[in-house]
Amino acid sequence: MQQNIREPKQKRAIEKKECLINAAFELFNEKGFYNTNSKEIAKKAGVSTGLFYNYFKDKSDIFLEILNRISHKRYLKTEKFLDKLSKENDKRKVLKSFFIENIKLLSELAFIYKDIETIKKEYKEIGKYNDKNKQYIKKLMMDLFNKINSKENIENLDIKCEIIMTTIDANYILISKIENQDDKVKFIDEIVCLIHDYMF
Amino acid sequence: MQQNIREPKQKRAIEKKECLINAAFELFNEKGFYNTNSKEIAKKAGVSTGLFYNYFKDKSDIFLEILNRISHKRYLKTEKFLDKLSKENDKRKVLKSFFIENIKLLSELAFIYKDIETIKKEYKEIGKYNDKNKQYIKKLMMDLFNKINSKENIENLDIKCEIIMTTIDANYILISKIENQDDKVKFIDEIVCLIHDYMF
Amino acid sequence: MQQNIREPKQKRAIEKKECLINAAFELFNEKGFYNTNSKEIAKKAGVSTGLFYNYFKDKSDIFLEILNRISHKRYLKTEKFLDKLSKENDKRKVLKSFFIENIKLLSELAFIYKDIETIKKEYKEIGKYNDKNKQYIKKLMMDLFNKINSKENIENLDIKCEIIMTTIDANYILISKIENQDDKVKFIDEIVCLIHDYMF
Amino acid sequence: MQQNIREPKQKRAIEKKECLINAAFELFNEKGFYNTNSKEIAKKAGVSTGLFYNYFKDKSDIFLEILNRISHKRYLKTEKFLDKLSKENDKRKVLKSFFIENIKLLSELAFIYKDIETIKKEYKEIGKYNDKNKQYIKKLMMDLFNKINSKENIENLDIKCEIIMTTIDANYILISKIENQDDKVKFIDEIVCLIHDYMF
DNA sequence: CATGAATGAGACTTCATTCAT
DNA sequence: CATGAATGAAGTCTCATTCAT
Repeated sequence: MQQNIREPKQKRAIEKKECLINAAFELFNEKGFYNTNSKEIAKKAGVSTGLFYNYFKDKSDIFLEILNRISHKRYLKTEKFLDKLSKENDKRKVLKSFFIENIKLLSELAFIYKDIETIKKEYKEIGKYNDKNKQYIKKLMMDLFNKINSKENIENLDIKCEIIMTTIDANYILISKIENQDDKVKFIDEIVCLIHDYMF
Repeated sequence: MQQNIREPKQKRAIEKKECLINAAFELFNEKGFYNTNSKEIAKKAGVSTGLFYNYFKDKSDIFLEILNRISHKRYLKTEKFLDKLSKENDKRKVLKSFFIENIKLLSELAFIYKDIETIKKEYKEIGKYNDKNKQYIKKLMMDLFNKINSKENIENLDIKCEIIMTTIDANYILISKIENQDDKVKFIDEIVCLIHDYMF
Repeated sequence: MQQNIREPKQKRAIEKKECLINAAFELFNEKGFYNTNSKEIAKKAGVSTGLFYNYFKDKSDIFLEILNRISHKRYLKTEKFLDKLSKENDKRKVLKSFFIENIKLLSELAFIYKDIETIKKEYKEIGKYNDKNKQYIKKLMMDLFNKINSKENIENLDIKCEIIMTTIDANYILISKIENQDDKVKFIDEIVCLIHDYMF
Repeated sequence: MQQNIREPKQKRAIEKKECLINAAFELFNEKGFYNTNSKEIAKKAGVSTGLFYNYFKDKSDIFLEILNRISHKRYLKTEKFLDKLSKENDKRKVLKSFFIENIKLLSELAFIYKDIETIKKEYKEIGKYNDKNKQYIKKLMMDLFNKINSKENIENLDIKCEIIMTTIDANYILISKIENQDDKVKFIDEIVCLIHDYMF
């Protein structure tokens, strides 16, 4: 029988699902998707292996759940920025803080960029979902740039946004590995500079 | 008993080792390190499973071998550029072609960037090796920039090079997925533009 | 602690037990004993999984309950026939309708014949119970034949009855799969004919 | 990767595949398909669990292999009878020995009739295969009857053959359980009698 | 009585690696 | 050198059953 994935109703149950998600998140981050197994996730979450499969179809399913949550956060943050932008005069300052925020946010996505290209090959669902997310964020980003440079049409804006996203994402992994706080700040400044120079 | 890894001496044997490396390369690229198994590699190479372990200690070992070869190519190419640079006046033109070449070369490294962050956690050897490579390439790149802007000292050159490398690497995966040839060219142009603007 | 199996006393509770039995019956019939799980039965019955174990010791226990009910029906039907037989002159006509009735009744037992041979190996209880049932029905059937052919002693009557029972049981599965109503009737006629010819 | 099921080439390997099939056959017969697991089969065959999956896709695959072999035997035997029939005058004697032979042969199929109805629901492949077999055997049987009663057209021959097959199959399980040899002979006689009377 | 979350043993399956030939 | 059959540990997943609420 195709076991239904239940949506926990009791409070304690919801907490356990959260524990599983948190445990999975940490382990994926630490050791990668392919070096983490469901038993391990359950153990770290303090629940039994079986419970894992009460809440998630398989390992890719909990991955998707995490991806989903982080993406949602990213949407919200990006939308908030767009709003702020329309009320603020110094567009570039806003843009800069937008980049900074994004880089920070991406710390939570680092592990995904370790494995997602491979996972996508195995689980088409995740590939589709991830692409959809990306398109949506890109759309928001394009709106942002259009608002700033409202009069002139930016050439290749689509490609530019794609590249910016890729570049931001990739560089986070770099930044996340830097221990020294001063170096971290320098890196972030440089990346903001890179993107800013590129766009204007 | 720890089976010794032999270095094939006969011509036919050397060819078989090559076949294994090529097969592994294609499969890693296509499906990722973790979704490729040794039996599959041997099959694609047209040899027996056992032979795989005559030439490689384990799966990470053939990965390392591939990494090694590609890195070596990258060294050579970078060194050749440095040489060309010292004989050419239009430094920026050279730089541009350097970027283009690099992006092309990275097509061969795409698969590595899919999995290496995770593999590094599992096989420390590979992590160290990869970091060493990266440092070496960065060193070459720094020399390059120093030659061009010989008079003025570029601030944060170390960080800049790190970021450029990361950015190039990340964007290749993007480019490698584009089917349409015109779009591909546009993307490459944009990335060269991004890096060029950033550096000068 | 061995949870005691309660006999439900309240009306609503009795209904729930009925729902479980009906659900189990349908699922066993549809997918077989080994491909049906207790959670599924509870879900189809519209009750919780836990309740299942309030009323039944384990999965074999609900199977036994179903077996019991159907067997009981079969007893009653057979006994009624014996009674009718003693008041009717055209014995063969009665016998024929007896066969027809039996074949119909067996529709409810089809699922049992799918799995019972295997279940018996695992749950000795059920094996014993089923054999006891069979003996009892056979006894009734033998009485029936003896009444009809009261004067002459039928040779191998025991074996004959055993074979008839087996044959009827097996052929029902066949009949139950036939969609076309006319074909169904033809099949039933043929089986009645087979058994009738055999006995007289 | 979809692991290819290899066809063993070395002699020793072929023997091991045979061992697995024999072990599976015995266990299925003894405890039924659903109470037998792959580890157990491997153990009884004296090989490792992994080897099971070198030769068979899953448990249903080895079941299919066994089904296939027995069906093949049945074809051969039935064809031989058809041949004998055309050269022999006392058709009924041949027919009788045909039934006897069939009943004997079916001893090897007993376990299949324990589980196949349920297995068919789970593995459509096996259902299709089994139905195809059945149709083929029925066809042979119909030819047989047509040869015997060449002049007159037997009414409902299709249905009759279906019923005979079902009846023979079902009764074997009965016969296979009888310990006493005399009783066994009596049972076989009775079943031959049942079928003979039915057909002529 | 009723719920459904939780358990964990055990089945299914894969695959890196070894080894007899 | 080369083969590919064989191994078995480890991962994936299911489900009968229990138990706190």
